[in-house]
Amino acid sequence: MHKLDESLLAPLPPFSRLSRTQIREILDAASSHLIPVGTAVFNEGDKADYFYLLLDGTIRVVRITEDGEQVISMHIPAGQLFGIAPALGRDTYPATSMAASELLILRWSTRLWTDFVAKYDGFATETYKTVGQRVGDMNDRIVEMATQHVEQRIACALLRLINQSGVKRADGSIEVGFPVTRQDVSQMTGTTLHTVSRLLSAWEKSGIVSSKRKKITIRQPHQLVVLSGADA
DNA sequence: ACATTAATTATGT
DNA sequence: ACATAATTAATGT
Repeated sequence: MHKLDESLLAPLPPFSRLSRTQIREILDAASSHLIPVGTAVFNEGDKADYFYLLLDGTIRVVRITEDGEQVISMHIPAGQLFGIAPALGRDTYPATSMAASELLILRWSTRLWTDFVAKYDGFATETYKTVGQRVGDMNDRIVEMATQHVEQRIACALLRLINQSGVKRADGSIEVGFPVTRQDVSQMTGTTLHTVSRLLSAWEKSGIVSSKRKKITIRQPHQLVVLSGADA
């Protein structure tokens, strides 16, 4: 196995209250894995034998509808736990987790979950905080889907992407930190890739965004906020 | 106001 | 050269 440094976990919320030796214990109980882009870490309905921490990369949480349509329900940025079915009282995963980029993950057996909650101060409260955050975001998205028009939904989706995993460039613009196709954006917003393509082209002409294949860069975040319907 | 269909072009290994 | 991604116009609900 590899030599992972304690400093990897120390700053992350679920572990921030723990001592060096406690973090060492946790690391020794973990196995680390490199997941190629496009690969599923686990699939919806699988027995939840493990829970995970994402050290690097971005997770795409995906569900499949009856007719085989993919729906992207959320993205998870580096530094967060995922696959935490035990925290939800489930023994199977509620959705599929795909690698939106190459991933570096840590993995523990779910048997250890109750130990973690019991032994490590702040672990439970911090993880339930992120779980709460996620359900809140998903509720916002449901409202958004029902009330907003596609242009605003796509604007919101792009804003969420750069808020989570935006990389600031030299000229002040912000680039999405992992590969995103128009298909992907359409699957986050419940539209088609054609509509996304047309809108991105239009926004490119007005200088709001700029995009290459699988790369989207926001040049004027404020204009996107305006388009997202952030008034009331 | 948006999806669907289809044809065409661009881009990355 | 091949597969995947993106654009664009036309037509449909």
